[in-house]
Amino acid sequence: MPELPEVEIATRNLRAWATGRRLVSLEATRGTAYVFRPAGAASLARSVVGATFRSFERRGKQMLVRLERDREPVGLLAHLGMTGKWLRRRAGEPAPRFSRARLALDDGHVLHFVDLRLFGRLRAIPGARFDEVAEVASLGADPLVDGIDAGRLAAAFRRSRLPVKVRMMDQAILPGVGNIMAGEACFRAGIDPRRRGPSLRPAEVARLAGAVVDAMKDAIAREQGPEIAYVEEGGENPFLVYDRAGERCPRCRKARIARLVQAGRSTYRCPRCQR
DNA sequence: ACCCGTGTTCGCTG
DNA sequence: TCAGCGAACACGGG
Repeated sequence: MPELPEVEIATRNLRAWATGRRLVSLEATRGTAYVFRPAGAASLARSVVGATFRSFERRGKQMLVRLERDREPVGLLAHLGMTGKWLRRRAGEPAPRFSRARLALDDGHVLHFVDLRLFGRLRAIPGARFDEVAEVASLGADPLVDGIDAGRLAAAFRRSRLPVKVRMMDQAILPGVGNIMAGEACFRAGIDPRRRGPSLRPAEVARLAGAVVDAMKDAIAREQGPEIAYVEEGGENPFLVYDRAGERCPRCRKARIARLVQAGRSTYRCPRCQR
């Protein structure tokens, strides 16, 4: 699931499902301790059970949940990892496959934190002081909430010789950008993902910044709609180049999309359109 | 059987 | 000191 668009949708869903609701109980599935690192599921439950959900905010791929118990704020920091998602079920319904935590609400619903690969995280933040948490404090400006400052992005590219596509996934530079969005943005901007950061001209950086926002907005709009998420049952691949090795480029319709590996991750590019 | 994977972190190296 | 790299984390799907 999770890059910025999926986390944005998850945040909107939870906002609609749980704002103003009281958390009745939190149960973890046996053997999933590290989802609740470092303090464990019991500690998380002690911190948040009985509290009322007040707000849900996304920053990059992090979800910041604010609750309140006895007038005291308490935070919940949630990250979906590679395969995480939030699903809502009625109490008593069978848990979805790979449900790792169940958060029962006072309206008869249960929120399931579902995560096949177990790279996701749920963690209590005392006093909801998120800015004291390194994973949050280190994030750059959010591309959707704050917009992308092309000048700052250009400065960041100048600072390292990493390939642009790899550099874009640095959460301190473009929080929320992951492997798919980075590759899609390079394609949309017509930029070869192997280019070194310092080689980009200001106009190219500006194009890339716009492409990141466009790719994310398109992905969010799609997931708002009726379509099933990619990798879910029978979902059509909604991306322009991601996972399309060997197919014709959707832009030039001539060259075929090539797959390459950068920093251990797959990148897809059109050899003709991306220079 | 074997390879792959929408993310992050840690240890090693030059 | 630090940027960059590869492995590790864990597990199912193709």
